[in-house]
Amino acid sequence: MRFSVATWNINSVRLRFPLVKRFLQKHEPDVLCLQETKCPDDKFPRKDFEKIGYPHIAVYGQKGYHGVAIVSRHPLGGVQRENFCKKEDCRHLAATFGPDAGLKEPVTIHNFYVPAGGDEPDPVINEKFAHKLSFLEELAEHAVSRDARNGARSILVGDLNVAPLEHDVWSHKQMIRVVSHTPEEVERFEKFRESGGWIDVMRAFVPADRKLYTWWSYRALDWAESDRGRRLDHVLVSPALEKAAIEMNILKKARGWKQPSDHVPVTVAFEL
DNA sequence: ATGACCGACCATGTCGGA
Repeated sequence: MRFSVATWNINSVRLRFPLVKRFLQKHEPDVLCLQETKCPDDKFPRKDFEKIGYPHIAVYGQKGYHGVAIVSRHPLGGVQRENFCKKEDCRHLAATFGPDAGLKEPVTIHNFYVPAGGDEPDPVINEKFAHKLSFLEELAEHAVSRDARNGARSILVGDLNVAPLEHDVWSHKQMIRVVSHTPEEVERFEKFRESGGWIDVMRAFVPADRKLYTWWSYRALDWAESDRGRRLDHVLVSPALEKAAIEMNILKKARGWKQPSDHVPVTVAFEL
């Protein structure tokens, strides 16, 4: 069946529920993975999602910062919340979709929010950057990647906070020492990707020599005019799902909605 | 100067985002 998965760093799910509703009602993905929900689990707006046809929900949130959630039209099971770098800071959530979701073979969706890494790209003086590098290193060694390499049917999405390719940023030259595009991060991102055999689905639809962004800074006077974006949000699949993706969409215009997130939704449709 | 910002919180500044 056709099964679509969207990912969106929403930067407060409570504040921006109206935008999420607008997106879900128009595009109707089967599953939406959210990051930066900034919402404790008991405050997650479950009823609002139920009302618009997304009653199957898994959350891993906390007060104020970070937080991830998976909302679905179909039943989900096998919910996992992995912690990295010995922190319980709500950066991973997984769920498995099987026969009761209409899938013959089960698929596990992993939703990640990788640390941003602060300003200074030096792990010695900036512990946030050190945390980010450690997180990516741990991800490469983690069962999530090992299982993918060993034949699991896995989809990994989220705000990975790394723009790995030259044309994932508006200027490779001007971004080379800016956190999100430094060689240190890109190298660890690549090691992680290779460790799981993860396939970059977005780039299977848009060649690497074309600019591709999912995030535009709030600070720009006119985000669309300057168009200085980065591709921080990703959809990766394990080798078992290499040929499953049939369509990909980046909803750039969501950046122009009223009181927007600085990230836009990315949706991939699969034949599963 | 890419950037004149944005959200949560026991708020009226501070932290985190990227």
